Amino acid sequence: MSAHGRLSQEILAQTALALADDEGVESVTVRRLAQRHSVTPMALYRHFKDKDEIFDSLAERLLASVAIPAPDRRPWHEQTHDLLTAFVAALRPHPNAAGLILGRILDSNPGLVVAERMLVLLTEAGFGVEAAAETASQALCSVVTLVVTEPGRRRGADAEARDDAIRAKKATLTALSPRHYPHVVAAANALASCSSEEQYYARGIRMIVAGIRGIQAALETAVA
Amino acid sequence: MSAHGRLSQEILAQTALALADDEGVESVTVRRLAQRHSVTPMALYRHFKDKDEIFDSLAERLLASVAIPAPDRRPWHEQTHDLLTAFVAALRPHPNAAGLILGRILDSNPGLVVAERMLVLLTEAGFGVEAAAETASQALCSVVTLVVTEPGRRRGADAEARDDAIRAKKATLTALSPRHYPHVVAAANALASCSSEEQYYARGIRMIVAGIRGIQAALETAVA
DNA sequence: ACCTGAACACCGTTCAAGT
DNA sequence: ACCTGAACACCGTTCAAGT
Repeated sequence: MSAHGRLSQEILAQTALALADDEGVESVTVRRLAQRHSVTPMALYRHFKDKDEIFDSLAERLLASVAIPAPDRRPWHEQTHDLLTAFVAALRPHPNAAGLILGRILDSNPGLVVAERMLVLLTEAGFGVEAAAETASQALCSVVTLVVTEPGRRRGADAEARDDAIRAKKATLTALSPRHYPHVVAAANALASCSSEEQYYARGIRMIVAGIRGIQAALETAVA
Repeated sequence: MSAHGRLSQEILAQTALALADDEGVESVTVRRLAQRHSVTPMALYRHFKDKDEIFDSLAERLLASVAIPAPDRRPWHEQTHDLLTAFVAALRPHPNAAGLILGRILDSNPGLVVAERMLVLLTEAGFGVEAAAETASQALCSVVTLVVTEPGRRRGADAEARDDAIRAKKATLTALSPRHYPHVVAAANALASCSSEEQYYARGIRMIVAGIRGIQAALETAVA
C-alpha cells in the first residue's frame, strides 16, 4: 500500500473492524493500524484526535450496517421484533467489536436513526417519554449483550482454538460437584456453547420483545 | 504498608476493585496495583499467573457479594425477581467493574451458585435444560448490562465531571434536528441520565422477568 | 496538507538474582 | 517462600521537522 492520500476515517475504521474481527479489540492499537497501512503511527492523528475516536468510528460503522426495516401497518411488537432482528444480524458477524457499541448508540447519526425508530415504536405502544427512553436503551443494549455473550464464542480465536475452549469448558462444568451444582452440571453443554445459534438468537429476541410487552401491559392496567 | 507477607489474591482483588471504582478498569494495571502495596510489579506474579487472573478474582469477589435470597414458597417469577434484584444491588456500587463479570459467571464458585439458583427457578417454571441454560445466561447478562449502561454514568469520573458530561450530552441531543430525530430530542433528558435510579432498575428488572414469563407462556402453549 | 522521526511516560511479562 | 532489579517488546501521545 502506498502512503499517499490513502488514509481516511472510513478506511481506518474499516481496518480497525477487520483487526478486531481477526484478533479481538485489544489488538486494535494505533501502531498496528498504522502498520496495516504501511504508515507511521503518527499519520493516524491527522484523522483521529485519539484512540477513542477510532473506536467511535468503528461503532458508527457497525451501526450504519443495520438494515432498518421500513415501517408498515403491522402491530408495534412485530415491527420491534424485526428491528431487533436486523440489529442482531448486523452485529453477529462482528462479535469481538459489538461491545464497543454499548455506550455509543447516541453518539453517531446511524445510531440515532436506530434509537429514533425504537422510540417511535414504543410511542405507538403507548409508552411515555421517559419509559420509552429507558426501555429503548435497555432493549438495544440487551441485544448487543446477546451477541457479546453468545455462549461458546472466544474473542479473536480461530475455529480450532474455539473448539478447544468449548471442550475444556464443558469438561470443567461436567466435572463440578453434582451435589452443589446439579442443574449446572446437567446443562453443561448448553452453557458452554449453543447447539443452534439461530435458536439462541430467536429465543433471545423473543424474550426481549416479551419483556417490553410485559412492561406495556403494566402501563395499561395502571391507566385503567 | 510493609512488603512482607502482606500480599494475597484476596487483598489484591480488593485493591483492584477499589482502583476500578476510583478511576475505571483501564486504570487497573499490574504496576499501579503493585504501587498501592509499595511493592515491585513482579511481586504480584507470585499470586497471579497473569493480569487476566486479577480480573477473574475481581469478578469472583463481586459475584461473592450477591446476597442470594433464601428459596421460599412463592411462585418462581417472584423469587426470580428478588434474585435479580439482589444481583443488581451487589453490582450497583461498582459500575466500572461490573462489565468484567460478563464472560466470567461460570468461572468461579460464587458465580456458579448464582447460576445454579437461576437454573433451579427456571426449571420450576417448566423450562427444559437447554432453554433454561440460555435463558438464565441472558437474564444474568442483561442485568449486568443494566448496570454497565446506566444512563448518565461516566467511567471513573468524579461527581462534577459526571454532571458536566450529562449536561453536555443533553445539550447535544436537544440540539439535534427535530425533523430527523423528533423522539430522541423529546427524550433527550431521559436518554442522558436517569431521573430516578430506583425507577430505572425496578423497570429494568421487571422487563427481564416479564421476558422470561413471555418465553415460558410460549413453552406451555407449545406443549398444549 | 499530510506524513515522518525521535522522544516520553507508560504497559505486561521474562529471567536471573537476592534474602 | 517471597520479593527485587534489570531488561524486552509493546503501548498512546507530544513535539518539531520534513516535503
